[in-house]
Amino acid sequence: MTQDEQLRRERQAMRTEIHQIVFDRLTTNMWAPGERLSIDGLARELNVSPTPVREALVSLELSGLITYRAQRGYVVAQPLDQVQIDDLIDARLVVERAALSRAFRKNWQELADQLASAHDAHVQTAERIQRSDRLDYGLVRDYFEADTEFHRQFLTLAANEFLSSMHLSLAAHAHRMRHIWANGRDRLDLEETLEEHNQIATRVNERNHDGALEALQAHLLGVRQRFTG
Amino acid sequence: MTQDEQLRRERQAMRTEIHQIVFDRLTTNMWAPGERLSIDGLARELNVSPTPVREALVSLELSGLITYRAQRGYVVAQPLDQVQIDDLIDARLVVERAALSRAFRKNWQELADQLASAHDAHVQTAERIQRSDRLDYGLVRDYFEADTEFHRQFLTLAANEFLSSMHLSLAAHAHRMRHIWANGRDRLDLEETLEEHNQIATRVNERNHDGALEALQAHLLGVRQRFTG
DNA sequence: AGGACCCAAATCCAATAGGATTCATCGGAA
DNA sequence: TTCCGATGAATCCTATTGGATTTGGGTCCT
Repeated sequence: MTQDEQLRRERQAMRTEIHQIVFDRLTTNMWAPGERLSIDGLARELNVSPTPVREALVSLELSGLITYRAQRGYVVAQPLDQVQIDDLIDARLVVERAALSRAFRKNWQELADQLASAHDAHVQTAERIQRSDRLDYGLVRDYFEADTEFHRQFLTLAANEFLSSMHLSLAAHAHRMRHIWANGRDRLDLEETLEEHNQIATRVNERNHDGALEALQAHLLGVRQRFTG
Repeated sequence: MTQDEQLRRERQAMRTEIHQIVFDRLTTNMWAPGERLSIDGLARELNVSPTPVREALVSLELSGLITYRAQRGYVVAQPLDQVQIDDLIDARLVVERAALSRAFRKNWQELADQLASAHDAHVQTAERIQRSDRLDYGLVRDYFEADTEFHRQFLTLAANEFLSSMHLSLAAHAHRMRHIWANGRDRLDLEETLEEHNQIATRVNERNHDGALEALQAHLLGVRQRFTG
């Protein structure tokens, strides 16, 4: 039954779909920090009942993107302060270094291929931005997603579900951080990021394990440097 | 107003309290893997409405202790298989080594004190078990909690909220793993665990950074060894 | 003018009702 | 005996309701 399948898929997607919508708005900085997220308001806007909205917001609260106070509802979390940015980069270093090393040892060839492919896609989004006359929102969004996807390759190929799920939470914060940062600028750090990614991919392709780890560390420290000045 | 505070605390605790109750039942293996968790049933049993129960179950699903299928509700997750146990230990190695190292460098003195204190508490729970004639449920529970608390010291003193929250999820699985394992035995690995913890605390107390990390690694590998035979 | 108080609108929160789906049991037919 | 379909109970899921709380604005008093 087509209708049945559609119904089931829609039901299944209900909570997940709402989560995705709110997640996108949060990571793209559509809402200001401290802004209230009304459960009933979101339900009305999305034409659903408050119940699935509540469920979606619970999972977003656990990821740290929104905060909750009893009887006061949810508000958009404050952007990360200096200490939190350092901690986030530090945590990413821990997890991503471990993941890269494990992916390298488990399946070097596929890692090299996937990184090259993800890097190509990333470069193409950057070129689209450079060809456009101004910073288009959708293009920036695609660029950041390609960036995230590059890093996710480590986790996917490390094939450790616990490391991978831990990294998802970090990636959400990193993603939001990028967008907040980009909003206050008229220029992105395209060249630096792509070159650092290229270094990582190249070292992996050379089958240089330690060199790849060092390139990854240099990249994340570079990110921190560019963010914190 | 005492009544107001009580009310507010109770409201605040509602979702959290339910989460805690179900979490305890899951980690202590009170329910068999695959058993269904009825939302309405839990609500009736706990004398609350289904709404806060749903919220609590969402967060438990994210931690991986229960699984969810649309239109079919929640079931207790299957115990970790061999590969997952290896991955869990591996992930704990990554996170706990990093945390121990950071705690060591940031505040060695307090780390040494806290580890000694946590270890003492752990030893006392073990002694209570050894003095009792049989494996009492509450004693075993206290023992495992003291074990977990010892490891949590690394994370607390590493003072990185991201690493700490990542470890919480791992600790939940580890906790459940311990209980499942203990149920199939008449004897715990008290001596080995305490000795390995003692090694870690001693190395830290000697201000031996690398030695402490090696002791931690040896401990986690020992855990895996004892679990997987 | 500035601050405190009060009232109303909006919101959160839990509870309840009703439609839809799933699961298990039972009865009948091959 | 075994397999299949139907029926009923239990459950999930969404929508709605009502009480409690917070918030914002206006007014009054100092």
